[in-house]
Amino acid sequence: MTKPTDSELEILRVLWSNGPSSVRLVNDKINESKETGYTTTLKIMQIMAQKGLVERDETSRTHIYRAVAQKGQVQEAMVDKLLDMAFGGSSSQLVLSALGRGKTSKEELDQIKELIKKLEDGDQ
Amino acid sequence: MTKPTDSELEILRVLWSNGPSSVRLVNDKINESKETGYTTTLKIMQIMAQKGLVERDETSRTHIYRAVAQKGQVQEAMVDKLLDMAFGGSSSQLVLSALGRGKTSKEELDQIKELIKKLEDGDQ
DNA sequence: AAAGAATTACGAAATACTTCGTAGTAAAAT
DNA sequence: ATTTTACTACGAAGTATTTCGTAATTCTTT
Repeated sequence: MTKPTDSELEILRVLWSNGPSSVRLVNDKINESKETGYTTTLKIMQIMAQKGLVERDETSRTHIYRAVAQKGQVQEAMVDKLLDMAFGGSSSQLVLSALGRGKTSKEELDQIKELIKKLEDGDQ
Repeated sequence: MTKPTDSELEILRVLWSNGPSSVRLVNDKINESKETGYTTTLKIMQIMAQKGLVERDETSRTHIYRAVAQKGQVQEAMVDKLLDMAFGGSSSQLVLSALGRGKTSKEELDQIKELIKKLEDGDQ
């Protein structure tokens, strides 16, 4: 599975949150935050289909695209790359940087503490 | 400060860990993991100097480059981008993904727990 | 001093990604 | 039935990045 480019990721985000969608819908969503021509979005989605990042249902004239690349996998690949490229592979350094700016709520911190507890229990 | 490209980041990594260096040294370091022509590295470092990512001392014939972009800042920018692009801005989701594959040592987990404690104390 | 090696500068090709215009066709509206 | 609108396909230009070859210069070795 090829790694998505930035534009491709933007499209995947829409497909992940909205489910299988037409180019029109994806383009509209993207245009909420950024002006992009319809054919630009179309073209990128066609390329994504070639790469296998998405699949499309061509039954009706308006093709419906769905994400093949799954959110968790793509996230994991991106975290791996970031770890490798900027944190010397140390996940704790990355975590410290992600937490180290006070934008994390109490609830989120609790979640993280719970995961750490699980990891510690599982390890022994 | 422009965001470094992948190749530029590779060079910055060498400068961060080795301190101010010649093109030759940077290229040698990079070639430990990946074959790259000397003039390729040179060219990119020249571009980086134009962009202000590095500065160079031209006193002697062999120019010495030093990183202007600081490690922490670049890391933070990259984490921000990743958060935005792939985790809907939720740092806890990113943290969970980074920790959720068991490659984190007990010591690292302890470090993270400590930071969480500090954050919790600071927040009330 | 001459030859060889190392270095910088720079242009240009190669690659990857993004953007858009145009043409063709199908569907919908009048 | 005709016009208008919506959609796909596709080529090509635009932009960013990477890679490399060549020329000019300086330093080092012989």
